[in-house]
Amino acid sequence: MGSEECVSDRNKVHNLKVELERLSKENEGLKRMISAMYSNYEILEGHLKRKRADEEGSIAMVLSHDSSQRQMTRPIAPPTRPMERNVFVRTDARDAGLTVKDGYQWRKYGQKVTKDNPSPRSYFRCSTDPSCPVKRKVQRCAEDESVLMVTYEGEHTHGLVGGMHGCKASSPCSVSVNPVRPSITTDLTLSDTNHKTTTVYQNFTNSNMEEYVASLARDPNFVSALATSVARSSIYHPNQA
DNA sequence: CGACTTTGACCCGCGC
DNA sequence: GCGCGGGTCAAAGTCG
Repeated sequence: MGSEECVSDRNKVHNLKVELERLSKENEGLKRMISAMYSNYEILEGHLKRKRADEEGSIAMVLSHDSSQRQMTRPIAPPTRPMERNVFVRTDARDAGLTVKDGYQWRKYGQKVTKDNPSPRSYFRCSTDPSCPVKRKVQRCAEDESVLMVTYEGEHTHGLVGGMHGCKASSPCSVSVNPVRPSITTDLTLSDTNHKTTTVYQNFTNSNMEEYVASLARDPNFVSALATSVARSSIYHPNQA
């Protein structure tokens, strides 16, 4: 019996070593991804600063040339086609509801089972302001039922009801990179004041990525949250890399 | 009682 | 023209 226990213990130790190695490798990968994200952010910020400086310079030139043509210097309006973007929200798979708290009030006006997904798709309109044209569709991912796919159409004509996702200076949003998703995806883990977290995956097409990053860089809340998150990150140690 | 959800019916665009 | 599928409407039900 004694020798059997010894063999069993050795197996346990071996398994733990294998697990430790696996986690170490995973941690290395995450370190590299955060490092890459941080440097990408700095590059994008540089691009943005240069672009802004260029734009301000050209507008100033036109204005000084002929003040009667000010209308012409306005940026060309984007296409009127309603903007559509996807957001992936991680929820508890046991939670059957399709409720996604994003700071706005939504009124459900329909539900439909679609061909490509057994989970029903719910249709919502913004009820914060009846004239607001924004709509959203919420459906569980066919591959992972713990993930809700939210499709937003249009833009709000009003502000938020509450704060931004409940994020406050005392509990900043943490930003991490999802190693699983193959496309251009950012994974934002947002903590509210009750220490509940919602993981939000933002999916981008190549065309709107730049625009979205620019809007994030303009948002001082996001910049400070990102800085705090990077500073807090226990796995990012540039000196050790 | 008002706001919201549920759900079946209806509408409309698209492919064949 | 027809059928299919996604999106919307609206009446009934539910909840606080």
